[in-house]
Amino acid sequence: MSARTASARSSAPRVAPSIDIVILAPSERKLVVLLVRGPAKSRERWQLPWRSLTPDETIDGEAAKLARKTLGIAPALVEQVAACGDGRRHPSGAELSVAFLALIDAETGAGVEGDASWFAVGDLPPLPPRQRGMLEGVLTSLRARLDQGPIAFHFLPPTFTLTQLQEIYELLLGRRLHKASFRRSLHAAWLVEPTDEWRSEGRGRPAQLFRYAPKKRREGRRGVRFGS
Amino acid sequence: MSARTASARSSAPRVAPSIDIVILAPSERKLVVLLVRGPAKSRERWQLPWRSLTPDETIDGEAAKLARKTLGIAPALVEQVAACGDGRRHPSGAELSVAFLALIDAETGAGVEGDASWFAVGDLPPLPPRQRGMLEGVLTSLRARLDQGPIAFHFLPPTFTLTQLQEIYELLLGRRLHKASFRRSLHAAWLVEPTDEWRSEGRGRPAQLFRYAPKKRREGRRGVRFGS
DNA sequence: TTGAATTAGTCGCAGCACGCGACTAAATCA
DNA sequence: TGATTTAGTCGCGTGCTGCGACTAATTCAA
Repeated sequence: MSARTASARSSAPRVAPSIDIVILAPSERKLVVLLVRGPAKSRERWQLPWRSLTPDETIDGEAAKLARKTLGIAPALVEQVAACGDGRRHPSGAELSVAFLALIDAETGAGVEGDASWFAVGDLPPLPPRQRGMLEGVLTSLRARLDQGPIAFHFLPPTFTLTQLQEIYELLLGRRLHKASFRRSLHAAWLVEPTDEWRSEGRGRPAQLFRYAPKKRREGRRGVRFGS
Repeated sequence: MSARTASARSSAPRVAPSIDIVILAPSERKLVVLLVRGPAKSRERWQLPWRSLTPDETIDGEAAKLARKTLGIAPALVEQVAACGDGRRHPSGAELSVAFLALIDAETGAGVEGDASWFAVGDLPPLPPRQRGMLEGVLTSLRARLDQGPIAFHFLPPTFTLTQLQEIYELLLGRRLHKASFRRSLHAAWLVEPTDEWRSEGRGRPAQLFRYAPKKRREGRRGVRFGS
């Protein structure tokens, strides 16, 4: 179908597959992704963090290393999502790239320094074409699996208010949720338990803090679901 | 973490990533997967069909070719599911493998010849460790996405009875469904339309034939869902 | 000190989705 | 012609969901 466009070579020596990582955090009611500056010669100014796969490392190991190097700290979750080898251009020149997802909470994200910056996913600079596709694939997969596992908690610190948790779900689902319905679903899923701490933030009644504590009830435990 | 076990080499020349394909079909109320005979020297007698990625081909292109070569015909659906580079052994020696899913209907599956045989997914021969993991990943992903897209229809010929369709869902979900509830959900999803043909199969009242015809109703169209 | 504003958290109704048993319909077989 | 088998529908009870309206606890300003 579509031949490689950049640096087209026909039977050139193979380039090692790349590991690309989509690091997401919540920030001011937006979902933001961490991008790094590309080298001066590269066509796009910003790129997803990536590195080439070295022979004697597992891809999960590589991804974890890359995440820690970029962020300075290890994220709560690093997860392999998809492979992409569709001929679109990648900065490494690799035929094949593997996309990873990493999630961190807002405070941790605020501490990132150096060559990296956060961008709202709705307002991104131009990216290398394959990375653009990988980013979109990762976001789609994230939304689809929201109700399967406790993904949302990785965006939050160990204790949090239910309003914070609801805002994460709204961020990822892209729509507002009704407070009472959200809490009812959450209760049915047995995913959180209250602490005896309360947080007073500005005006209004203080909110109780909760922690992630999945109760392993009988077999078919429910996720947090909402009618389509 | 875990070093490669088979043919351990430290900084040896890179081996091209492999493309592995999980070809599934329904057969006699079981889900079956197509395996091919490995070469005589290989440790396991049976393997998932695979080939090494060649530099100037997209991975989707490679997978489609591999599927057609193995089956003799092009399957209705070939889809990239996951990448796997966790250090477990793979027949190719590759550090990295990409798993694909292909679905075909029962009749088409019955026509497969040559080195390949069908095995029920619940009763598999030993497979190379990484392939074993990839197969399980693909099945998990398939079940998780059953209610997201019209996956089930790829297991059926162009026209089918609703009982056939229900059997596919039961196969994939691993449980019986109530006939009336299934049809109600199906109706709500606007995925099929009746033809004016009827099929008489042995005893009993003939069944009307349907075809897959998704009506694009307003935005949030529902999938075929069942309570957890 | 008191009342408006703000945020947290709960209650309960109306409607709909789901599980399920019971029914009708149309064919084959003895 | 009636038993059996498979297809397809109906309607009831239960429980999940959306949602408005309520109470609760705090800050702020007059």
